[in-house]
Amino acid sequence: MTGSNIRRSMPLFPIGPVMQLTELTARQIRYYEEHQLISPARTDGNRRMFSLNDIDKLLEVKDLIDQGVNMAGIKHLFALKNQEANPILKAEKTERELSNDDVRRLLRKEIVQAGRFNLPTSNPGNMNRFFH
Amino acid sequence: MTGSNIRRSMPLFPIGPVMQLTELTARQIRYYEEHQLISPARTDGNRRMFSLNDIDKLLEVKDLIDQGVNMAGIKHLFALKNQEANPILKAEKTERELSNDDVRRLLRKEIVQAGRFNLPTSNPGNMNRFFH
DNA sequence: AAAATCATGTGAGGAAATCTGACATGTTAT
DNA sequence: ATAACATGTCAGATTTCCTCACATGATTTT
Repeated sequence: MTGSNIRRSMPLFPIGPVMQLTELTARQIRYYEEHQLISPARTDGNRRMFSLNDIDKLLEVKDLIDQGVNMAGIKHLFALKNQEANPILKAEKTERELSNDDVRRLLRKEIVQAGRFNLPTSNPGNMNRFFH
Repeated sequence: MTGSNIRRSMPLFPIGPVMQLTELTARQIRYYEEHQLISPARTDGNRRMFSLNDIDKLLEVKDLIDQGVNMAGIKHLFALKNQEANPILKAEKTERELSNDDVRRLLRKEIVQAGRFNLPTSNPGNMNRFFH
C-alpha cells in the first residue's frame, strides 16, 4: 500500500458529512454496511468513521443502484474489481512506512484535489453554507 | 477560485477528526478561532465544520506556536500571506463554475491523496484503529 | 392476484460528541 | 511581582449518531 492509499483508507468522516457528500441518507448508508458493501471503522464510542475509499464506494453503490443493480449484484461487482486489482497489487513493491518527511514532502505539493465528490445537482443552491 | 480550491474550502470535518489530524486539543482549536486565525463553518446545529484549508492553517499555527510566535504574530503572518497571494489571484482567469461533468472528469483521475496531514509522531501506534 | 422480498422512511430511547462559559494553572513578558 | 498568554478542566445544555423496530411502496416470485 502506498502513502496515498494509506490516506485514502484513513477513517476521517462521521456519517453526517458523508451524507452530504454522497447525497445518501443515513439509513441507506447503514443499510449498505449491513449488506457489507462497506465496512466503515468505528470510534471508541461506536460511531462510524468513513474513509475516502468508503465514500468512493458509496458513490459507486449509488450509481449502480440508480442503474437497477441490487445489493447482491453490487457485492459481486466489487468482488470482481478486487480480483482485478489484487494481482497488480501483489506485483507492487513491498510496503514501506511513510516517514514524517515523506509526508511533508508529499503535502508540500498540491494535495487533496478532494475526492470524487458529487456536487449536488438536484438543489444547486444548497452548498452555500459550505463556503466562507 | 478553481475547482480544487472550492474543494479545499468545503467544510467537511467536525472537530474530532481535526483534533486527531492536527494533534491539537479542542480547547486549542477553539482558542485559535477565538483569535480569528481560523473561521470554521457551522452546521445548523452550531457545530464547527472544518475545511482542508482550515486544517492547513491549524497546522501552520501549530508550527508557529512551537516557534514561539503568538496569536497576534500569526495573525499578521497570515495577513501577509494573503497579500502575496491575492494579486496572483486577481491575475487569474475569471471564476468559472464547475459543471458536473467537470467534477466527474476531475474525480475520475486520482484524487484526494488526502491533505497535508501530520501522521502523529508522538504515539506511533495510535492510528491502528484507523485502518481496516 | 397474493405473497414475499427489497430498499428506504420514520420514530423512540439512549449514548456520544460538541457547544459555551467559567475558573484554574503554568509560562513568558513587563 | 504582576500581568498577559496559552491551555487544562469541569458543568450543563444541545446536537448528532446509535440500534432496533415497524411501516411502506415497488418489484419479483409463486
